[in-house]
Amino acid sequence: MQRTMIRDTVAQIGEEVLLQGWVHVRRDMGKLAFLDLRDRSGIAQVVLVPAELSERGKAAMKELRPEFCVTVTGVIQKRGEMQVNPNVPTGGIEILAKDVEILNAAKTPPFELEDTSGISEELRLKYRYLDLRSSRMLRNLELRDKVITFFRSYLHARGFLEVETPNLTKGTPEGSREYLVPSRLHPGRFYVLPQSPQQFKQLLMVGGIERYFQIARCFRDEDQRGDRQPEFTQLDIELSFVDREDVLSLIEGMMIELVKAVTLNKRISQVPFPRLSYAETMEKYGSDKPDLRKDKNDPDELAFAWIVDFPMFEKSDAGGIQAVHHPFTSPLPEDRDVLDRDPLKTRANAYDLVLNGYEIFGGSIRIHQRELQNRVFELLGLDADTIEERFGHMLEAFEYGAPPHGGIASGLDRIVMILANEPNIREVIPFPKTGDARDLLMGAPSEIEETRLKEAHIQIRKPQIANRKT
RNA sequence: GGACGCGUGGUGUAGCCCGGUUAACACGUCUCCCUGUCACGGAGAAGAUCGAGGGUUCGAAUCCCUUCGCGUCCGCCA
Repeated sequence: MQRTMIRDTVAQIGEEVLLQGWVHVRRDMGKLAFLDLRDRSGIAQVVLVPAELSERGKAAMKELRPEFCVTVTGVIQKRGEMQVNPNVPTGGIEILAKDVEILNAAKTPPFELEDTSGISEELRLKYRYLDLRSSRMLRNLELRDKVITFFRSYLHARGFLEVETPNLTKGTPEGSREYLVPSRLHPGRFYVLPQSPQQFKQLLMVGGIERYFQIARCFRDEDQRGDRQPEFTQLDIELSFVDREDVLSLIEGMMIELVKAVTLNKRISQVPFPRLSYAETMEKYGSDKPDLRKDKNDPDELAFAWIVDFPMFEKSDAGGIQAVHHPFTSPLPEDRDVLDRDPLKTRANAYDLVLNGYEIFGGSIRIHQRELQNRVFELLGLDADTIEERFGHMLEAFEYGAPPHGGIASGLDRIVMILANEPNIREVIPFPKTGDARDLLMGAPSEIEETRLKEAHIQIRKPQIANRKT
């Protein structure tokens, strides 16, 4: 017999069905017992009466405990009027079981799965596979799937090509700290994991792709926050032959449609999205990601705002200047002259989309000419050799008819977090890492056998043992 | 790297400020009873050296010090 999903049981009254899933709750009345059977599609009540049950079913009736994995066969019947439960979608029916097969018993879970809101996150992460059975995690993963599906179809409908870029790539010391990957074939050399596909997507523009997007995993070896993980997902977008307005209107339209497509109760507080210059928002709100909700406690209010005209550079700790966004960002066309006169006063053609106090998109119109790109590298204090070694490939690419281009990238996890009303992005990531970047389920990072280290040409400097106090 | 907060049966908490006999409550677990429950109900039981180490004290979950673990924020995140 083919398996019926629990969601579909309401449409099959009177039919004999085979259901598979987990015991959600067991209510034992003695000679009669009820089972709430759960699968990914929902929960339905199974009635166990010895007179109706096979010998195997009778035995199972005694043994069943929460989270046992079972197959139930039985007949779907309409409940009597007094027995209807209006609080559940399947509350009008129940399955009178003929047979129950225990596919796998379950130990008592280390925490109750019904409501995990009060359970320590450490425990939930260690047993993430159980945590994922909770309605909260299922709901969040379903929302995440909807958001990704929406972005894909929205962009495909507008001529974008989804392209994958490498995860083993070349490091640049500017910007965030990168994860290193040793090379077995090239002793002493390393790949790094990308902190963003930035250079590749620009090279795709040089390559004539014109409209690119990617659901891209990015890696940053920095300290964690509630809205930051060592690996996270970006919706990464780049377009050729565009100016700032083109990018902003694309994203604004997409986000408005996203909210309509995947949420029920959310309202956008202002359309078109308000725009603030960096100078304005810093003066008014003291932040470049202000929470513009009228009521900061209203989870259903979505206050989008564009922040534009970021400064191009800022002073670095070392005394020089560094890029606020990244070194491929172009200056505002009207500030092109300022770049040479007073770099720190130059405004970048960069933009962020903020939502309820979180930066959810950040992007810019890029430099596409060798001369200007080289000038920016010089301003950042790089000498000719360093520029050539680190970015020669970009400069050379720009010499082959690189089109004007620009783009944007989102923190996809943050968007899902906000739409799911979750307090941090770990709740919308199936297997997140802890604040100190560990995976409690798998036990990463872990030590590596000597033979494998040798193969990777790695020698460990033994961590110094802390001096004992005498 | 820094600041702050939290560690009490399997889970979540109370007790700590103001030290005092068997550390309390809820959920879960186990046994028994129950044919209409749906967070089923009823009766009973087991389960905690109060994160760890040290100190003060006649006496420490409670006060002090150290340490470990976890979280939030700052730094950091081109």
